Amino acid sequence: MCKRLSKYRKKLGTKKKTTIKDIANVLGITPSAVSRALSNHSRISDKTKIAVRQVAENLNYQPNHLATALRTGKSNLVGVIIPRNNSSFFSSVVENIEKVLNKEGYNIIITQSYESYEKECNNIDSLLYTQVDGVIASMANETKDLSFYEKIKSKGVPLVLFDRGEDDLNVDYVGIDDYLSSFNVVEHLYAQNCRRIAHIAGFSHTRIYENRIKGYRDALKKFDLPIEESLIIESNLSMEDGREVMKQLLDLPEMPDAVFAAGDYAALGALQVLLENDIKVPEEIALVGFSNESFTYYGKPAITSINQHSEKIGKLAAEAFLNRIKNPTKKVSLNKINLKAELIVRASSNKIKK
Amino acid sequence: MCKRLSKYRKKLGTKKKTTIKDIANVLGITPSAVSRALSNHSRISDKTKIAVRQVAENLNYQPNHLATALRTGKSNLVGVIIPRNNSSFFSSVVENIEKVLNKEGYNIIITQSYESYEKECNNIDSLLYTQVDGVIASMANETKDLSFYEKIKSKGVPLVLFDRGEDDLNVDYVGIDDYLSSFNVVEHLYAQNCRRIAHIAGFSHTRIYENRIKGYRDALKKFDLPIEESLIIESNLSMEDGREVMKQLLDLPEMPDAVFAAGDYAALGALQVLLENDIKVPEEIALVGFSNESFTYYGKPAITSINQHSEKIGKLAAEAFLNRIKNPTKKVSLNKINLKAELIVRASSNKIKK
DNA sequence: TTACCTTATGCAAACGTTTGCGCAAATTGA
DNA sequence: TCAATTTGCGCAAACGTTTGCATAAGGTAA
Repeated sequence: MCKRLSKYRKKLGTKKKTTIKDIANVLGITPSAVSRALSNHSRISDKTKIAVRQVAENLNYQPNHLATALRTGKSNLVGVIIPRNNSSFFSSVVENIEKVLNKEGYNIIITQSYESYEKECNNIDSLLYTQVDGVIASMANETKDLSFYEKIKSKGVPLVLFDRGEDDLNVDYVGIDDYLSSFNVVEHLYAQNCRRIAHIAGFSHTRIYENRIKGYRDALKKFDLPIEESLIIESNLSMEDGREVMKQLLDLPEMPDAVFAAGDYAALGALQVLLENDIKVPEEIALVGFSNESFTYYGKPAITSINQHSEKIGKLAAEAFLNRIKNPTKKVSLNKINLKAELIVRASSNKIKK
Repeated sequence: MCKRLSKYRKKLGTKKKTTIKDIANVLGITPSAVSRALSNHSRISDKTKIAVRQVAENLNYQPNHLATALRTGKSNLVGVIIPRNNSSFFSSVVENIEKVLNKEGYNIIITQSYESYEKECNNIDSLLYTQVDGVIASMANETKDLSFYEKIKSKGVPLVLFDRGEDDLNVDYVGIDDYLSSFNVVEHLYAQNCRRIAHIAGFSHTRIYENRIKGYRDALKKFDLPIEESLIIESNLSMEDGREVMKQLLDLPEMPDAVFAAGDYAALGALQVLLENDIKVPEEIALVGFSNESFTYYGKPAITSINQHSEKIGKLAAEAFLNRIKNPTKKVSLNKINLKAELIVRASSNKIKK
């Protein structure tokens, strides 16, 4: 046996990967025994198990995921699709998805759509190709056609959406109550004596942004404020968009006295333009963002925003996936979770100092 | 044939994935013919190719990566390890790695170490387990033991490091000239009449931070400025660290007149403390960061920083990997690339307005 | 007509695992 | 002591591809 080991030791030099067969050869047993020994099967003697583990260690054995997954039909991989990993919101969601899934033996594959529909489709294809056991996704702004998401479902791969989802897909969803959050923002601004509130909106074909617009409109109605279409401008919500839209708003015959942006980056862009024009925030124009990105509390003034509880969203999305996996047959009813978000008032909208 | 197709059509309902065998059965040919048809083999008739493609489409066929990769020994996956995906630097590097590799038919698997050595080791293990064709990595702050990286090399998997690398590993590397960049920062501050320059440093066991410290020291020497150890404080460079270190610096008997942080987040934390203490930036204390994070040009004052050319780093790192793959036998000499970074002067250090 | 070449496809092994079944040997029970 | 059970392992098939070799049909040249 020792001779055989030393023969295989040489292999280490050649950079060929060690397989279960190599271990079997060294010990003079079969690959099946080795496989069972490694997975701690009860019908393998302790003696053999110890020997196998030792040789495995010696030969620097690493199981081959491809073979295992192919044989068992389970890859233990979960695909995660996000628009872009440069916001603390998505970063934190992903971190928490990972935390929950790692515990259950899953690894995640993060892909980014960069808000592009085409890239998103490619991502879905490569995830399916990689044989992931599930997909957790937040849709790109561009995405309207849902056929690629249907494809995931049709393959029998569990799909969970978070933040940016679509009711039409009829899958598990985790997000916040966008309507209510938006409504609350307007309530808050009203309480600060703002009466002409503009909304830098996301594209209304995406449900969350549609809900934010609705919440905004309904709150205005509640306070009998007129709804002016020129004060509602849809965009991609990037910083650049925020700048552009803010300039547009300043060019109106009558300026707004508050701006509510459906995204923090847009709010930031707006803030820059306001400061550049020496407009006092919040005195002349109050400003509110959405997402509680870290920069909202760095700057001067700090920006009022909505905390979306990213940790919880990540955790719940991962758990939704796990539930699907654990009850593959049982027809679990759809899980639609809308967390209550939290308005965090900061200097940018705090006119009435307490 | 049409009957057979319709029989298989039913399969679509059952959510079982279509295989190459199914296509073969429908057409009454063998799997090998189908395989060749799909890969456009020259010895398959056009008639068959067209038929195969059509049936594949009909049955919603998707190749199984696991089987292909197992058979061919190539997974077409490249693992990317980064500390954390919440900085625009890493985000941009990854984006560019992806762009280059996608063109060559590779997909990437992004993993984050969250600056933890343990997590990083786990990531390496799962990447190797997944049988990636290569690894492109930037090391966690915590990492000192390189044995897990040695493991990658010992498996014959190409390894490329960027930004945070280690000479000891003897692998391809792409980064900037940290020494020179740091030197330039001090030169700039000296030109702004700063004579007591503090350095919020990264941990010196990481080469890039060591080089930044060296650059700082050597520049001080050049200008005959005294090197005061109490002005050099190592940390993790988080925003919190920046705050803490800045407080420490303000508590010194004699305050510095400039602070050079080896990371933008630390610079931001420092800036907050300075503003909270009503210290004028840059008049009383000038401030410089490192990495050119997006928030450096948002705030008031905007923070002077170093642009590390993340796009170029990503692109070059990916290309370094591709070179290794393309010349597996030929002993390519090591590629150590140190780009020249760019100092971007903003308000936080611009005392002498031009 | 014969020998040879091309074209289009089939056959079977292989990649590295896992796993149901089978079968000795060892152990247990009465 | 003998049957019954348990223990420890081997055999072989399977997962879905790819690929070297074989082969059969048709075409070409002399």
